[in-house]
Amino acid sequence: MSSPARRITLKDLARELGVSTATVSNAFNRPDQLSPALRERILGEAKRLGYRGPDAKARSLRTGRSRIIAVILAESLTYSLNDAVSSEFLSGVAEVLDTQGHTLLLLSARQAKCQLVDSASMADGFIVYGLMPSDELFDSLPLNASLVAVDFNVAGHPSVHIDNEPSCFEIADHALSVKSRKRPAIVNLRLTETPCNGRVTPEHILLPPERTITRARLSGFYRALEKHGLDSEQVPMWNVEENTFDVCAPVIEEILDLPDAERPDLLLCMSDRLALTALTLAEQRGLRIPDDLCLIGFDGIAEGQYRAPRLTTIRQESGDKGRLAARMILGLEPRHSRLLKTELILGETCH
DNA sequence: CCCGCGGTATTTCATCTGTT
DNA sequence: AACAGATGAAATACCGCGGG
Repeated sequence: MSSPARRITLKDLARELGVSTATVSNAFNRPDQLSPALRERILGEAKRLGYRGPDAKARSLRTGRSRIIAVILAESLTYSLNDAVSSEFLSGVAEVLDTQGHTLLLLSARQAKCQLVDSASMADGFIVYGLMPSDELFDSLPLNASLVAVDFNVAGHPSVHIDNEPSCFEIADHALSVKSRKRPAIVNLRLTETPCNGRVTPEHILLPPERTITRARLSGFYRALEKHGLDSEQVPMWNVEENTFDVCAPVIEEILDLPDAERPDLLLCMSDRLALTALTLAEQRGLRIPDDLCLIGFDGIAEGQYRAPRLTTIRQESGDKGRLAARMILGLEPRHSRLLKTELILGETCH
């Protein structure tokens, strides 16, 4: 009867070979620390005995590192993997981690706190994506952990941003310049203090700029409206809580189904998803784009550029964002805040 | 309270080479 | 013969935590 076979360890192998554990460790991790002949002997014996190499858990116990970088997402994992903007961002992060021998741990701030904190403890660094800073969360992360914030500021840590206000000014300015639009309207993304899918009324309190990036987008729109002699306070505004077709559609329908005289002739949308939803639903209603309704988006996702009419929008390079954040975490890039450029894309939905 | 899990980083030691 | 480096390998300390 054989006793239940315990997994063979580095120690067993060392004893078997009559060398020290350190030498076996070096055979696997630092070939320059021992002679090629001895290394061959060790690796050969390891293979023969079925030793697969140093155990990852024990290694990180000793080194204090795991080669795992965690991305903490504001949204659910499902949304983040499906949404064009955030999946492109994640892809950029993954690309850098891949080449640097690191792996990716995806966490959502929507998970139960204790679960999130447990998983977080194994990461070497954190990229916090689009997340409103909550002290409660940051206090629970490992002390002295390196952290890079994306789209938000986290006190004491570098961040990666895009120029939301100027780019929204630029595109709204363009939209208002090409042709006189009498009834502009704004479609917000998650900008009210209390969740709201629909018309934003004066009772609604808007989130302050430090709580959401869309507030900066709104400021850009407002500045352009004022420049064109419009009272921005009078411009009707709708709000959408989640950047998916299913959540956008009812709000957009509410706008498009207004009587002709009230229906906006220009929609300043804070995302391409919003603009594309409007495009789809407007076409279904026989509205001509851009003659009856002019649309602008934000993000520059592929879906908006590989269809006709092409969306007029602001392209942000989400992949670059991810690559930069990852490089900063790994120390391949100086750890100071960066502002990435965006680009105005002149499509066919606004001219 | 302290040991031991399975490893690694760092320091120390023992030999080997080459030079005067 | 005496000794300085160079080199390969071993000794040592330590990681956080659960169980005796």
